[in-house]
Amino acid sequence: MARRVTIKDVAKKVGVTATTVSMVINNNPSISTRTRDKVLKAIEDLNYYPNHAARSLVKRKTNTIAILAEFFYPLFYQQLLDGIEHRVIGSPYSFIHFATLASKPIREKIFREILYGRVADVLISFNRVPPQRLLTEYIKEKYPLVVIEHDVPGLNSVLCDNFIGGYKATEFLIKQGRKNIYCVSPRRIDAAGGSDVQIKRVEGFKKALEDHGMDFSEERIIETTHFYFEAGKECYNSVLKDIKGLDAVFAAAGDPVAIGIIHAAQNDKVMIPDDLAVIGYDDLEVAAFINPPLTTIMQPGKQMGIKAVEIALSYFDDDINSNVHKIVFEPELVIRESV
Amino acid sequence: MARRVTIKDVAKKVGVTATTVSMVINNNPSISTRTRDKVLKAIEDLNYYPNHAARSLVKRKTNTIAILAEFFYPLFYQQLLDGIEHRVIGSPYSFIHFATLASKPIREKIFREILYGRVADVLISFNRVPPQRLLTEYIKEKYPLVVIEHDVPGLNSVLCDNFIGGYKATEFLIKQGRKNIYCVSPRRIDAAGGSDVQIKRVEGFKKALEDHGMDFSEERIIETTHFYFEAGKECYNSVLKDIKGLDAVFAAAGDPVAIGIIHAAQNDKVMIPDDLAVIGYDDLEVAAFINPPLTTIMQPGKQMGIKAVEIALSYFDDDINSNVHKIVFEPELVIRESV
DNA sequence: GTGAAAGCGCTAACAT
DNA sequence: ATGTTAGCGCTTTCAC
Repeated sequence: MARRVTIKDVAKKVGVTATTVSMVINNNPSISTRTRDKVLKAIEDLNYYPNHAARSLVKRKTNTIAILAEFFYPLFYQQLLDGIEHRVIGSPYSFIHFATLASKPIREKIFREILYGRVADVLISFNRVPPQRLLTEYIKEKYPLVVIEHDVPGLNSVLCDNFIGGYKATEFLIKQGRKNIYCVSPRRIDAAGGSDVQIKRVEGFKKALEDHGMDFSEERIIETTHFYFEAGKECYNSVLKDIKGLDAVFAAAGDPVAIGIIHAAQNDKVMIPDDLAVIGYDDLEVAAFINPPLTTIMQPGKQMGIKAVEIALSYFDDDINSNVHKIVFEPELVIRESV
Repeated sequence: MARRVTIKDVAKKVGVTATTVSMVINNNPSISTRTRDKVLKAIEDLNYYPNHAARSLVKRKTNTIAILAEFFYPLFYQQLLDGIEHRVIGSPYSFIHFATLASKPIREKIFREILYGRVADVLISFNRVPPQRLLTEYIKEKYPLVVIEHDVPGLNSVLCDNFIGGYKATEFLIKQGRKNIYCVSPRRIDAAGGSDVQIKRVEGFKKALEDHGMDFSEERIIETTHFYFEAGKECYNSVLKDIKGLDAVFAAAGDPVAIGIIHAAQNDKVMIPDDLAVIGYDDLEVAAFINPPLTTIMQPGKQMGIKAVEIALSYFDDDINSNVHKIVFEPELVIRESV
């Protein structure tokens, strides 16, 4: 990296000292207007920009927000990211992404690096928390951590109630007269990372069934290995298609899986929703554009992202921010034509 | 931020000097195995992690890659990001995202910040280049810049030939016997940012028409304002539906727009592909799962992301990397059932 | 209102 | 094989 213009260059050009320039940059009021103007002009002329590392070093503050996720391409995460981006712009913060790629060692390494390496001032994590020992350290060090989609006592979290979502989806199916309802969901997510999202949705499913006097058994939960379109297709072809009397599916795994199921069912000459009702989860943009349009449970992803940033930023506004924030959004049923 | 354990703490604990610890961290071979082991153990015990800012400051290297895009949620960008993430993991680099939110001043500010503020060692930009004056500075300063999806002489770029893509799409439509083909594309992207992606695709469209002796006129290009599903729907409802004799559409604007068009057309009792053939662009994951499955032009997004990172990293392997890299992938026709 | 001096945590010569 | 010294670019007392 070539040498760049530093604060000293600016100082020399104006005929003041680095301190003065620094004060101007930091809006210190005890600088005369005359000097301030000259300094500002020199900064402009020389294309001076403060060195981020040097600043972080002395201020012990990086002005960056870390975002951690296993992967960033799940479509629901786009909505989260969208909210985050919009909220961060205009503030002096930028953000740095860490994809842990579903690897436990990588995840642990990243959680350590963030905590101890001072890469960022605060961490927003998508559905993942540090392993227990590290988590204790986070708490002990009072490192600002906000977790989206995962509820851990003592941690800031931004949630959308998955139990209610599962309940609403199932109840709607029941009220539409469906009698033989199955739920598609990953059964057990990577225990180490710990996700209770799916579990809660399934609990809502179960409760709704019971509340309406309908039979529930574990077999009603069909397992998928992942969350993408392909999983829905595989799921239909390998198990759903052979269930006799099946008339409804709640894709707790999300809209892409629901869409995959619909796709496979239609290929199988099954009419949606007449023969089979399908309800998704998330209300992704695409949900409204398939045929038939997908009935689903909406989570306010963008709002959730915004809220996460706001909690994060609140740590810098007042230093004495010690309360734990827990924001819970309510999922909404979006009725279209697949049920 | 609380004080953390520093290199000195480690040194003191072991009874050596900071230099020694530093050498261990940096794998300097001239350290005795005995000392190395003791230092490593102390690092472990104390949970020491090098301060990123301090390191960047002295090494003049941040070990971070900046990624810039207007927004990160276009679905094709997910594929790019996926490739980037996978390629970066395992290297000592992390990456920082800058969303410019379609704002010219924000974009310029970010381009300046990256160049002068030393936030990152290299910039991978999605389809955007700095304004002319700044671009000159980038080149003058030899700041490593790789641009995806935008071909600018003298800059590293990773491309997928949009002219060929447009040509292939159109030619396929023609060979399937379509006679009255329209192209849907944003006509003029933000001139300041400068995107020629769409323009090239449209040129391919035009050339294919001409090569096959078919009439081309500007009216055959239908303008959209954005790239999402909704745009396709609007486009169909406001103009496509009234075009008499229309039998094919090339959605140069991308798969989501194609899907939006199909959705709206189906609502209008138009049969796809019998009455209307629709071909998309990108081959997003969802393309295979709509009904009918979408015929489209595939761009190897993940590969493109990987390649971009590799070019970026090459700047660190050899310092004397002065040649400009220009990688051009070839788009492929993916035949499904919408044509 | 501005400057001098010290130091943030680390690394890179240069010694020894 | 390890320690001494200086310095990366900036901010922050504390003087004046």
